[in-house]
Amino acid sequence: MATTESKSSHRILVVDDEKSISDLIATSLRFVGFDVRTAASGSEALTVAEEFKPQAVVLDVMLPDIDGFEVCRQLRSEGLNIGVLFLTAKDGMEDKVAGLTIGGDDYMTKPFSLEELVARLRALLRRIGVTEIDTDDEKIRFADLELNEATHEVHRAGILLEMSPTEFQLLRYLLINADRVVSKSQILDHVWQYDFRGDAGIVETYISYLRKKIDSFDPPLIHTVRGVGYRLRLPAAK
Amino acid sequence: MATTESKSSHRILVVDDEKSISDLIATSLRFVGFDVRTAASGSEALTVAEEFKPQAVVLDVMLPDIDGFEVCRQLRSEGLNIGVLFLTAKDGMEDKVAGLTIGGDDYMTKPFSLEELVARLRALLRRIGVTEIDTDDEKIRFADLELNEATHEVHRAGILLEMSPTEFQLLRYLLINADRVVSKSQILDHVWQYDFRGDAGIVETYISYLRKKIDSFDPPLIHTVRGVGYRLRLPAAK
DNA sequence: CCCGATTCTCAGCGTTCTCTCAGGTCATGG
DNA sequence: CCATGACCTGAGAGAACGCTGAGAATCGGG
Repeated sequence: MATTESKSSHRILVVDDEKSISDLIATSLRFVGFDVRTAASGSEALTVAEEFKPQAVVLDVMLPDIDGFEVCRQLRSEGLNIGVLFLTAKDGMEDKVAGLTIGGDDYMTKPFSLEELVARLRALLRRIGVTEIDTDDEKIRFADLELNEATHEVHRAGILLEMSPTEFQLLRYLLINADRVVSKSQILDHVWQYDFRGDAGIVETYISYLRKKIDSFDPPLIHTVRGVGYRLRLPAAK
Repeated sequence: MATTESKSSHRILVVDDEKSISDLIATSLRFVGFDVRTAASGSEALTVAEEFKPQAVVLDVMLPDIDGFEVCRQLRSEGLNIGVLFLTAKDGMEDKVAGLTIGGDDYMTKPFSLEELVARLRALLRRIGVTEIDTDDEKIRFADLELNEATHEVHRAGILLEMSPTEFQLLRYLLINADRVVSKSQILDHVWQYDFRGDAGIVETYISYLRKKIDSFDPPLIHTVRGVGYRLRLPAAK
């Protein structure tokens, strides 16, 4: 059953010739409330788009028939106001894609983290003027901590803190789940790229980095729940 | 008899090629009120899923024919909104489930405690939006005792108590069975990993730990039923 | 091609937790 | 009231867990 009749969710078309990838993305997007269709080739994408009328397309550049850029061009020539999020392998094509991502478009290199994809897609929809209802602001706050999605800045107690991309994503994930315990594997699943095969120990390392940056203040917000995971919390919560 | 025609219980499909494991899990899940079917291979799982339409699948990664990931992919490609709880051997750090456990999915390494499995399965169903009737929040309460699954916190009389992972699970088990007597072997089966081969005396030790932490208050809630087991109860209830 | 930033691995170390054991206490039946 | 078995609990060894610094590998800009 492919229900998920849009209550007010956006229609996203995912185009990738590797079924495992498009399924992966589709599932993630459905989970966060989008109405999703998939296509495995450029021509199929155009056909599906015709009747599905997506507001945005997640589009692999490398496709068996028509390449991603061409698909994008044809979609645009129909006058549709569609946002495009390109996917590309990390093979040097990046520069080319960067030049072509005009307007509100964006691109990511494979592999990416699913969390990041969702975040970028939301930003993209916002930019092209499709307002999402549940996306209140672009800031996430907890105590005197503030994370700004749009500018990628983090403040604690009003002080601007420098964060690496991974640190930023980790902090975002903790903030989204503020007060709830998240396990190291959950973190790995959401913050790291989908093909990361390394040790969960890396999470500990990054928690350590984060603490050095944001928790040198008082009170500390990042708490370890031994044997379970981590948790953002105010001590006053008692 | 495999009755248990759903009054409102969820349909869970358990897939594991080791019959002793799938039976063990199935029995536990039935006991807590789920409607369960089992399958011993990937292809059987797909067949059964077709007509059983489970809301969630407990899925061993290692299967004789089609592997767990592929089974998951195929289930998903049918557009079903299914939650998947992967089971994986501890050594299988290579075939990390990370990345595939998107959306509301989760995974556990074998061996695990049945109690933990039930807890995770419930959380999973909640996340994918299947509402369970009796699951009000993520809190379990008894008298002035409160255990919060999400934050992993325990309060007694409003005071936050520190608990080790095992203590937490033991308390959860007692709370779930509040007012009922549970035997030491029941406790061992549910709180400890299913391959634990130690002395039942460990339960006494942990009950002792728990008493020191939560029963230094008045009135005591943990009562010994000599020769039988333990029971959580209010004194007034007599 | 070099350099700084970033990501990731690894090992040492301190801490906490698990589990065993043994000696003591308590309830119950005889 | 005593004997017996069940239960309680403190102590401690060893393992598991988590934190962190050091450094290798990689990325990306100039």
